[in-house]
Amino acid sequence: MPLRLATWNINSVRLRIGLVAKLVDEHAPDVLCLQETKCADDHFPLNDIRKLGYAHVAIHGQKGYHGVATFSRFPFVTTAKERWADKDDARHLATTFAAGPLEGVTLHNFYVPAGGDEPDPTINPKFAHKLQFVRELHQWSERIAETDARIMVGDLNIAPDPSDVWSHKQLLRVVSHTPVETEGLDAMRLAGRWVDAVRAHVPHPEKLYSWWSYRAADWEASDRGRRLDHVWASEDVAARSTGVEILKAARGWDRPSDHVPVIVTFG
DNA sequence: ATGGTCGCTAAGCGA
Repeated sequence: MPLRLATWNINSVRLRIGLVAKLVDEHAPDVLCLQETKCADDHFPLNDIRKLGYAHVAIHGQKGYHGVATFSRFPFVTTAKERWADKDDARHLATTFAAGPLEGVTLHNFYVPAGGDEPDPTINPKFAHKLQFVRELHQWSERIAETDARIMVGDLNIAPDPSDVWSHKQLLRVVSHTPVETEGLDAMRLAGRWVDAVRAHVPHPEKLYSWWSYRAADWEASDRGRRLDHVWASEDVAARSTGVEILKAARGWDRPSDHVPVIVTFG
């Protein structure tokens, strides 16, 4: 029985709980990771989540900003809510499956800082913070490089390759696709022996996006997207991934998130 | 050309 794992930057879980239900109704993920829930833990709509069939939940939120949540039809234990880049932001949640097809696998759910607009860490503290976060992800990846049975998903806020953006040239100085970010993410992936489970099924140079700006007059016509949302795995787990879907249609749902769900199936 | 739109929480910030 395969397992379907979805990751989605929902941009407010309370505003879009109906879209979460729509995703579950139409695509039936067994495991669902959300980012940017923007909701303190005591206000999280957990009853709705349980009604959707997720008996196992882990939430790590804060009021108004950031926030990550992991739901599963299979049992897990929460193993970490780490502190990153010298801030108490709710940007990481680790869970380890106790049963089911991914028993023993640790799932890391991340929301990497966006980094502001100015791609210069000396004048933009938000960009400096993002780069520090990526450096810490690199160091963490090095520490766990020899371990198996791991997945990391989430909004990494970096589109690493030219085929992950609508225009490589026009985005080279735009935060999310600057060389210091894309090289930093590549170095982290190599240091951790991570496999990009999405690109394993849709190789470069096919264009692939998971985010389209709210500011476009017509997001679909202009199609100026970026692939900011990722599913990576250690080699043993990646070898079990059998397919991927990026739900572009979700960008056209009523009052959508600017990100769409990414679903990877594991056999 | 240097915007444009969202969501939070109540004018401005973060994305």
